[in-house]
Amino acid sequence: MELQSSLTLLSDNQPLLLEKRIRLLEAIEQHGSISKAAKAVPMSYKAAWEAIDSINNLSSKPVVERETGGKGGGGTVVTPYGKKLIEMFYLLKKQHQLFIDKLCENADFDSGDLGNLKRIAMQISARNQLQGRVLSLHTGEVSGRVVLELKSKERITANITKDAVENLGLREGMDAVAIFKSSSVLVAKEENLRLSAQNSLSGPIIQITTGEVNVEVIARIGQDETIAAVITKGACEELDLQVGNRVTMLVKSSSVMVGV
Amino acid sequence: MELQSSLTLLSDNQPLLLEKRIRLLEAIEQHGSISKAAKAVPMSYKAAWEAIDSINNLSSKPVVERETGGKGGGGTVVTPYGKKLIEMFYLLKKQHQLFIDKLCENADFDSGDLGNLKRIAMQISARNQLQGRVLSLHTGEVSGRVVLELKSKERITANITKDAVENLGLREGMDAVAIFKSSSVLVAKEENLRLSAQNSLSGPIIQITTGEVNVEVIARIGQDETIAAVITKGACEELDLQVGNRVTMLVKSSSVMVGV
DNA sequence: GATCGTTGTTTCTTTAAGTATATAACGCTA
DNA sequence: TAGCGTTATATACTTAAAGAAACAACGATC
Repeated sequence: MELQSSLTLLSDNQPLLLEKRIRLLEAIEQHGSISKAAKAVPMSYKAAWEAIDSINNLSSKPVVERETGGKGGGGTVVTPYGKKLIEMFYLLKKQHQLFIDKLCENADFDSGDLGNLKRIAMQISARNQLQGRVLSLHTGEVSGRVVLELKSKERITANITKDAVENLGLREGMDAVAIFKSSSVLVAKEENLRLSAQNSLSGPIIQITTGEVNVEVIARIGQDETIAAVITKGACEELDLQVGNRVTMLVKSSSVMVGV
Repeated sequence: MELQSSLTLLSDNQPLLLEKRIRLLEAIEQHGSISKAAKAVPMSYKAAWEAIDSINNLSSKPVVERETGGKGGGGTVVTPYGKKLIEMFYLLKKQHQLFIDKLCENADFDSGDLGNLKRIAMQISARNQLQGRVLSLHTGEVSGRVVLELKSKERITANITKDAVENLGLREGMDAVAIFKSSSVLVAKEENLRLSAQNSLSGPIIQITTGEVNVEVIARIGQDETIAAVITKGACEELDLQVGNRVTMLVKSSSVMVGV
């Protein structure tokens, strides 16, 4: 039993973009004309022309520019907006497929329920969501310990319950996300301090936002990952934190959740 | 700009269940025969019969039972398995629609990126995910305070960053989920103790799982909601917790995340 | 045994969608 | 001005799917 689902982008309740049209647009991008693209896909010129016409009519901004006559008889090119749209569609499609896979995993068609599935389609408030790979996995009777390796090779340990490990279907080597609230992050200026069983990630401060009582400090870890911490104004002043300072972000492993 | 997506359940790479077939099955459930159902949907008898035949052939267990001849000329009934399948499909469809809505909300087609969307299709390890409604909402320069009212009328306060409030698009009255780790829940036996700014939820213990060092305590809050707490074995013994005991679960509002 | 309303099957018709083809218009090039 | 390859448009053809209608088989019921 599997689930299948196609994604269609509508404008004005009319289909604007779908799998086949994306392929056509890409062929146009590649060949520079509708007629050649139609042969490449393959589809009839009429179908291709109608698709393109429909796309351009429905879209607020032109997706392709068509020229009749001229050098080489004319031609058709995809506008920058069109290229963006194609890219966008792929992103959406990827997210969608991810969701469908998850949905299918969780659905047990024989028993007839969605099992442990609570909600898949949910965004959570936690600022810190770091993508990684499960490096090691230990479970006791109640607790479990998961170590993730981030793209930046940094490691993050999460203490979660054994039930959670099972529900998420965690396995060594699989992709997962480390999640924790910015309020459970401590900021230290000493780089080489070591505390028991804590996750410590170092990097330069790239932004400081000051509020009435709290201050949000954002530091870059590795290439393009950031960690946000919310600390009290007093603590921030005491440490004399400035943008550019190198700091260490500390997170208790019991504050870290895991997402898949 | 909107997104549209249909959901199809496949078996053996053949379409087994889709929107139209579900409607047909429901009409059969209601009218007791293929011919009447076909009229009700509406579709031709042939199409209806072929759909039903295909469904029954593809499914491992029979979805409908057909009888030719007999009282009233025969008839067709949906099996209990078939009914389960229909129910299942609705659940999947609901989750799917929820996802599509979220995807659409986050996609900005003019700017051409997925904005703040990190990952929508994610399950998280947190055991405690309580559905509620946003009762009140206050944001400062950095921090924000969200009060959720659960179905059981209990209230849960979450301290999250202002950015998170904005990213999630939180508004008073909208549905949201309070999320917190079971390890950030404290268990108390006194019902009427009051601690500063803490969330306290009371109910009877329905399950205790003992491990090497930790104990998982699950209490029922309201009708069908539960809260899981992981505490040390020592603490559990000291409180002499037993299944059936009425306890209060305490959660710091800074440990609570919000999901939408 | 006749009746009834259904399932199961066949055949023909209709319809929609796509394909193929032909051709005008176009604007640069030589 | 003729040639080129394209867009743009119309027309005819092909094919696949859906629908309509007709009818045999069936088995309880009267």
